[in-house]
Amino acid sequence: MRGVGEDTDIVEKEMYTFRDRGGRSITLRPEGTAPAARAYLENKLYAGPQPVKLYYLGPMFRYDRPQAGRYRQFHQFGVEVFGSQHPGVDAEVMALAMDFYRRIGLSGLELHVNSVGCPACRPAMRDRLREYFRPMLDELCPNCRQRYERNPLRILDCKSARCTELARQAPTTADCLCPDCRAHFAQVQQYMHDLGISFIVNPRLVRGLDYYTHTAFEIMAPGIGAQSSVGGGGRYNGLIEACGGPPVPGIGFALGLERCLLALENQRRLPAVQPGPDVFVATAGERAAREGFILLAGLRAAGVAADLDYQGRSLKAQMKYAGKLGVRYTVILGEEELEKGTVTLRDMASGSQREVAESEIVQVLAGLRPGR
RNA sequence: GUGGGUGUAGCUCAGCUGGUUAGAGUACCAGAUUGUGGCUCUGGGGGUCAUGGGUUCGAAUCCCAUCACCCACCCCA
Repeated sequence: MRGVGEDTDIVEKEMYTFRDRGGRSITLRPEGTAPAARAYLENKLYAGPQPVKLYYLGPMFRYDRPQAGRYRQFHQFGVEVFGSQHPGVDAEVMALAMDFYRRIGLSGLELHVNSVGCPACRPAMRDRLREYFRPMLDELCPNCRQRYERNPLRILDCKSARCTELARQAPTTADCLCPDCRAHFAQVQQYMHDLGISFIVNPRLVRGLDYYTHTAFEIMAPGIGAQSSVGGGGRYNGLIEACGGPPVPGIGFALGLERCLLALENQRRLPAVQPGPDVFVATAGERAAREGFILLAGLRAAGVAADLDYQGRSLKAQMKYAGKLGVRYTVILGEEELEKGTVTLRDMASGSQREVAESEIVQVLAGLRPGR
C-alpha cells in the first residue's frame, strides 16, 4: 500500500488490517489498481509491447461501518491500461465501463468527467484556489480548513452546504489547466463524441492523490442510497513511478458489483434467477427408486438438469415437490412402468402424459431441450 | 471513527404501560379411499424471545453492557 499514500483516514480507518497467527500484520486489499500496478512492475510488463491492458475481478475489503451500498467485503470489476497517454485510450476505458452497464441492463446513469491537471498545472491550481478561499477561510467547515492546507482541490468536492455555496464562484480545474492538459481533455471529449457517449463535464469532480492526472470520471446511479457511485476511475500517470517503476502512464476504472445489483434492483431490471432442474424423476416402490436413481444419472450425463427425491416422500408428495421446483417435465416410474419397460412422461404445465420406452427417455428429454 | 434504529419460529412480523404452557401469516411435514403437483380443508413438528449481567415474588417486556445487522455522517486510495 506504500504506493497509495498515507492519508490518515485511509490507513487508520478504512483498511481491513489484523494480525495473523504468526503475528504478522495483514491487510486485505481495498482496491485493484495498486495490485494491478504491482503486477505490471513485478512481471516487467513494461518491457513488452505497449500498451498493456489488464482486468481484474474479485473481492475487496474495507473496514468502514457498513451502510446501504457499502459492505466490508464487496466485489469489484476493473480494467487498467498501462503504457499509453493517448486520449483515445481515456475514451476507450470510459466506453468500456458504460458498455458494461448497458449490457447488464442499467440505464439512466450519469457519467461525470473532469480533468484534474498534471504536475505542471497542479501547483498553479492550488495557488489560485488558496487565493480564492483565503478571505473566507473561517467560514469553511473544519474539514475544508484542513483541505485548504493539504489539498485545496478537495474543497470543491465538499458536500457541506456552506462550502458548496462558497465554492460556487471558485476557479475550477478547467480555469487552471496547462495547455497540454487542456488539449488532452479536449481530445478526450472529442473521442467521446466520436463514440456517441454522452457525459457531463463536472469541474468539481476531484481525485485526491498526486499521482492522479488528467482524466477523472465517475458514474452515478440515482436511487440506491447515499452511496450512489457505481464506478469510477481516471488517469494516473504518476502511479507506476510512485511505486518505484519507470515513468509509465496509466488509466483505469473500477466498478462495484454490489452497487450494480442495487441499481438493477432499483430499476427492476434484476434478471429472474435460474429456476431449479428441468426434469424431476418421481418413483413409487423400492425397485423403481433404484431404477430412477440410475435413470437420473443417465439424464445428467446427457446434459439434462434433473433431480429426484431423497426424503422418502410418497409419490403424491414427490409430485408436489416437483411442482414447487418448477420443473417442466416429471418422469414417473413405478411397478406398472417397470413391468412394461416404460416410463410416464408428464408435462407439468399442461398435465398431459405419455408413455415412453425407458430405453428412449434420456434421448427424448435431451431432444426436448427443456432448458431455457 | 460519530449519530440514530433494529434483534421473538426457516422467512415477515404481533406480543399494550412486566403476570399462566410465547402467537399469527407464510414456509416445512403428514393426511383428506388404494400410484399423480398447482386450489381448498384438517392435523403436526419447529423458538436458550441476539448474548451476558441486573432490578423484581415474577422479565420477550424495565435497566446496564457486549455482539450483530440496518440507515446516515465521515470517507472513498
